[in-house]
Amino acid sequence: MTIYDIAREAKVGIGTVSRVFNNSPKVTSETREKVILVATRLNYQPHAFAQALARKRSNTLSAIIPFFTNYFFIQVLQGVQESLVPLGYDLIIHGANNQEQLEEYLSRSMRKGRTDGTLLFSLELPDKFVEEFTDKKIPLVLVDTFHPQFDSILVDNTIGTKTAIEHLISLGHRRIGMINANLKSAPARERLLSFKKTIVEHGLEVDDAIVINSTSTRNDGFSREAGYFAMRNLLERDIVRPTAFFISSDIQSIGAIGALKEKGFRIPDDVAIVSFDDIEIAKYFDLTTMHQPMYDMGELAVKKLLFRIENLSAPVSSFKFTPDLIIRGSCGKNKNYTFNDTNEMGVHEPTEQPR
Amino acid sequence: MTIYDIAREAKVGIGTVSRVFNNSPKVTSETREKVILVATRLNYQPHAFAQALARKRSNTLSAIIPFFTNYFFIQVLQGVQESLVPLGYDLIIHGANNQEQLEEYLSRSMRKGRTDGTLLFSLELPDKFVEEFTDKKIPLVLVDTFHPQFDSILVDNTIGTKTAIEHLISLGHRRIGMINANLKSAPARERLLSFKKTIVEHGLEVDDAIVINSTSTRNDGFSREAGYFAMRNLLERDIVRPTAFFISSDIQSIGAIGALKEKGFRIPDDVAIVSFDDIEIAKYFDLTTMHQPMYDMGELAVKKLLFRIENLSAPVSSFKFTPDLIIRGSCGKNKNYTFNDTNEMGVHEPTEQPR
DNA sequence: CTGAAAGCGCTAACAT
DNA sequence: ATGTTAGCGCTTTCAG
Repeated sequence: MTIYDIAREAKVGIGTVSRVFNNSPKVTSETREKVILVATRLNYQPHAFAQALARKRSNTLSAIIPFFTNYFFIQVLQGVQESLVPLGYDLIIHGANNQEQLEEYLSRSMRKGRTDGTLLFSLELPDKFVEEFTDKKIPLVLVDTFHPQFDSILVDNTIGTKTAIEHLISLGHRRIGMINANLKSAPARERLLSFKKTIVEHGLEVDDAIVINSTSTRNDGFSREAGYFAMRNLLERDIVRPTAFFISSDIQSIGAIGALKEKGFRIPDDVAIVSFDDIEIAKYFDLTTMHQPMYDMGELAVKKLLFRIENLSAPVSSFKFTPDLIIRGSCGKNKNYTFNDTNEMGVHEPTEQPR
Repeated sequence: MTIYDIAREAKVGIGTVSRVFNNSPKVTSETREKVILVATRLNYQPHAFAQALARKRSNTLSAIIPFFTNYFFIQVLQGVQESLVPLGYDLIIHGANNQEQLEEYLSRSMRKGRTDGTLLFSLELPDKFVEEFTDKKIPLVLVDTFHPQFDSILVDNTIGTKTAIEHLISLGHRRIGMINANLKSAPARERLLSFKKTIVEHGLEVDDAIVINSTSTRNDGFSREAGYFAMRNLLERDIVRPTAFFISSDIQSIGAIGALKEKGFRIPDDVAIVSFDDIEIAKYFDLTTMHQPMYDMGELAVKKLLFRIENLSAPVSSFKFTPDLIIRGSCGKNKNYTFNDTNEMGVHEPTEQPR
């Protein structure tokens, strides 16, 4: 089934068939009807790649994420995918488990014609690619990572951290520890800086004995294990235990809570915890945390990327989302949280996502 | 940059250039070198769609999943994606939130040339598509869903359920309840049947007052909310409380545990729970559950699909994985599970996935 | 408004 | 072994 077949059947030229399918106005509604009729009868479907080749446009976007099984990315991707569908775009997803794979995927994305643009998540764009992407003017938008020469979407870690710490302080905590991810991650650095700054601003003291930066390279320390070991390590130190912790991600909190429970500590009674992300399972653990609007980030990423595709030379722009404090039970507030809470219910399934 | 450019520069014909890039043996290593040299100098990349058009092969597969934010699918997809990459294939992912979207995606997948084959997850293939897919011989493999005319990959719900129940019985439980998903889902039906059968086989009695099938349509009742409400409903009944529950998915267990805790019950002391899936967060909740080998399912799905692509007329085949019982703390065994347990550690990150 | 024809970049069959 | 040519299926001039 090609346009030739349907052209022959409808007794028109292939150009006309093409015009009909491209909604060209210069076609009599009469011939249009005729063509449509034949096309549906023959169950015609345009060949995607032939179209792409002729149009020089693939209607396909690609997304490169660090880890497949990371809720943060999945939730952002949901926003991406759902806003892409109505536009007729398809999404290719690449999970880059290491630097080598990242480069492989980046190369594929640059491969002419493969995709119209790409989304890079939380990964630093290797130097050798920045030149290539800019030179070839390949549309690229960065999500949760930054480079001055490309569009990006970020979360304000400074404000987010400040809000989290001030929540703890407002609850009466004076000795606050931090469990951080690996400092080679930019968000980890920003969160640490803001943590210290906020503590000092409130006349409290930063005690480095209760601040732990992960040395794990796996997922840059944003992992359950990293959280577990950091907390266990800290609890074994011969120091005055903090009454509260700021932990740089929900997933680390879950590990840290494991370590706390092992030692017999109760949350929030013995120690309060506030973390960052608000991934879906945060509510199952009743975690007070800084919410990142992942779905919205995905939507905006798509918007930016599509804009870039249309406007190759527009000035680069960057947008920062401000995270919101979500109060659940891990800081001793709102202890009577239940699964009934309609605010909490259903936030995690597509049909009821905040849009 | 096209083969013409590099052909001109290298002073050869375009055919030769093409041959070099397709590793044709009929080319002198001399000319090959020359071509490669020019190509790398000009930073040439073959145009994916032109290739696809000429080869009649896209090197792209698509996967249709019911919900984006469902760990089961994500984990299977990880297996899919990782086994695809080395083969040079790309993966397009479609999240179908409803019947309409499902049909839209199926149509896209059938669109000639778009993909070489598709993977359909846990969704019933609508009748009108079975004919089309078979007629047009479009490669399709079903994962966690079944149709006699297509290849499929399944999990043995009957054996899985039997194993789970017998574990409970071996622990001394005699009054066992079940919280099930919506019976319009095939796995839910199979699990219910096997539950009753196993109970009876062991000389126990099936009490319908402690068996609840979800009426939720959202995700067919495989959701936290469905689990929560089912359990709450059951606990409010004026009956003898079961000492143990078989719950048809981990995600429902998490909801059910919420309901149990609200009523002041402790797990596993007051009630034991065994469920199904072993999604990543099951271990965070210390859930004893039937493990589905999701990563392996993804790998096998790819293998089957690629085979089908090469052998359009091979007989249809179906493979059933047998789930394994993973004993954690929710049945009162192995209570001293810690985050240290190396068996448990790292199972959830790509680099250390069981292969 | 419509048909014919020239690509889009590549592969593969056909010559040489 | 290598160059040439005819498609792959569609879009888009260019005539008419």
